[in-house]
Amino acid sequence: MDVRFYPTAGGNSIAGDAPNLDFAHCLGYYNFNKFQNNNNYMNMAEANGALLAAGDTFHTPSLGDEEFEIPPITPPPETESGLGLSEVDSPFPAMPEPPTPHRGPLIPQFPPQSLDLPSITISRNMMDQEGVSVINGQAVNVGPSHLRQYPPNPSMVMKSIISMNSPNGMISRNQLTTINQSQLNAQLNLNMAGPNITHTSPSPPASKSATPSPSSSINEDDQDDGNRVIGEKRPAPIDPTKKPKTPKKKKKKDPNEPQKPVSAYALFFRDTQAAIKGQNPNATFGEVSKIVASMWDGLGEEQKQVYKSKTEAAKKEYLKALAAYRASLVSKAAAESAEAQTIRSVQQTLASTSLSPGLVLPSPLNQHPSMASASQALQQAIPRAIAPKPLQMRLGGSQIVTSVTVSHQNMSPGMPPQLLGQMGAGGAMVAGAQSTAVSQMSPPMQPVQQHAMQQLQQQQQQQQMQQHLQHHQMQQQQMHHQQIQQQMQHQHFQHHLQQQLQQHHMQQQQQQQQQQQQQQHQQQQQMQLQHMQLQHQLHQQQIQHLQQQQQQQQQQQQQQQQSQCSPPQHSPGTPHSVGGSASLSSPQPAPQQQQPHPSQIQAHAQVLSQVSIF
DNA sequence: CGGATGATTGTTTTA
DNA sequence: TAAAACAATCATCCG
Repeated sequence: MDVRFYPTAGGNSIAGDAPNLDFAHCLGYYNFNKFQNNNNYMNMAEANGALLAAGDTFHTPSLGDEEFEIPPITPPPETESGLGLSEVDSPFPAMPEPPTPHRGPLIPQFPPQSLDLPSITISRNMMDQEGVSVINGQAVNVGPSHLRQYPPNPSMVMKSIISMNSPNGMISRNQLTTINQSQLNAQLNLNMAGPNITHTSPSPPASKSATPSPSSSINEDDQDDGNRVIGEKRPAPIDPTKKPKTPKKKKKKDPNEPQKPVSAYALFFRDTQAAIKGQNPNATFGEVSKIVASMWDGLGEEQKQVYKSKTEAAKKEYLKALAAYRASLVSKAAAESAEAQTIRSVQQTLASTSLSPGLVLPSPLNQHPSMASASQALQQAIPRAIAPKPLQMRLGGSQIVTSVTVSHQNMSPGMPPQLLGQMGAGGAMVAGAQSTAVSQMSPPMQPVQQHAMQQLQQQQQQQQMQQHLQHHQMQQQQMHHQQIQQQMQHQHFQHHLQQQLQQHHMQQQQQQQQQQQQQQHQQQQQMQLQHMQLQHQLHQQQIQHLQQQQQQQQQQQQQQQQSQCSPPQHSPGTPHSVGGSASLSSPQPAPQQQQPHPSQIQAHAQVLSQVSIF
């Protein structure tokens, strides 16, 4: 069961994170700190601007309420006018003004003005600046024979990889780590297949191949590389500029051995990486490492001191635990060896007295067949347990006392109490010499007495073992208690961090809602404008229509006048005018034209009603 | 002072 | 399936 004090980045992932990772900017930031002489990507002003604009803050469990700011991986988007995140939202008190170190004054200067995570995009311009975006591999400025022959600046390789495999510069992290490297390998392999193979057997690390064949030829290595191209992600770490990595010799550790205290930087890394991964879920370990390193560089001495003091405290605890552990180891080994030698001496004594060992040694330890070898192994382990020098010097006191006590206790079984009392405090004898002393000092005893002595010895040994066991258990309990305390501290921090993230989420949601509201408002305004325009058009149409009607009316009036001027064909007063009224209906359309047609009126009314709706 | 080692986490490979 | 390797970086230790 893997119980982690520090959750993985998945638990801290932020929904609003940009899926892309601006590796170029990330490295640009890093290079600004690390490769100032070799920085082609970001000048000082850009770096400062980027860093000043998009800082972020988080807390660390190790520092309690200490506040740090995550350097941005990307500069803020240029058009972020609408996202007016207020610095009011930062729930944390202002960081104590950190002393700005000469090397990294950037990070502490970040105003915690925004928790908004910068969107991450790959700037193609920055990649093109490298001049390595040639795809066909010929001009690629990567090691010609092996993937791991990186140029001194690793970012160049990554950028070249990005450029080679992504013409538009937008590529996902997964592609970067799998497909593109495969393609790169393939391309490099193609190059290697050429006539000028300068590849000279990069001798894979010994740890890789359990049976390194010295006769392995270049072809085999090439085949090996060819096989790697297919699926293996991890090529052999060969870098011509560096020494080949010495094969790591993993030494088996005793699980009971106290763990070394982590360094201040490791603590900082542990605290920081989660936040960085939260901001950039796709960031690789290398990228995170670079960011953490740059942040560590920019960390104020006071905050570093906090970590260092923590490390110091952990170191003290470690030294204590280690002292106890070694003491227990030494006492255990001494007890075992003393027991074995006592048994041997007793056997010798028995042999001298011609007695059967089985008669006088009913000890189960003695009956165990592996007793002799175990004791030998323990004897061999003693120097190792005592060996380490500086630590031994520091904790010498307690350890010596312990071993002396053990020797004293081991000495007691072989001799009567009065004899033991005569020895007194001068009994700082090594256990090896003790048994001989026992055999020499002990007078020939009767078998019954010897049996009683053996039983006494066993009882004392058992007591001793129980004491050691209790001591060990107490140590473990103490360590467990400390672990629980640390766990609680970290849980507190995690809770704090989660709250922070939730606040961040809420802020983002509020921003989105505000944006939506703004958009809706704008849409409404636009629609109102359109409707006003429509109304205007309708008015104009109505005016035009009325004008036309007036014109027609005028024309009709003119026609009527003309017709009145002409001799009347019918007398208007004739009673037949009723029948003639039908024929005289010509003026009748005029009043109809003076007023709009009912259908037209209805259409206008509909349009106006629609307009009024808005 | 410089090299070796170990620590950090997550993914991949190997036994 | 567990363990090891690996990535970049720094601190620590030791010769």
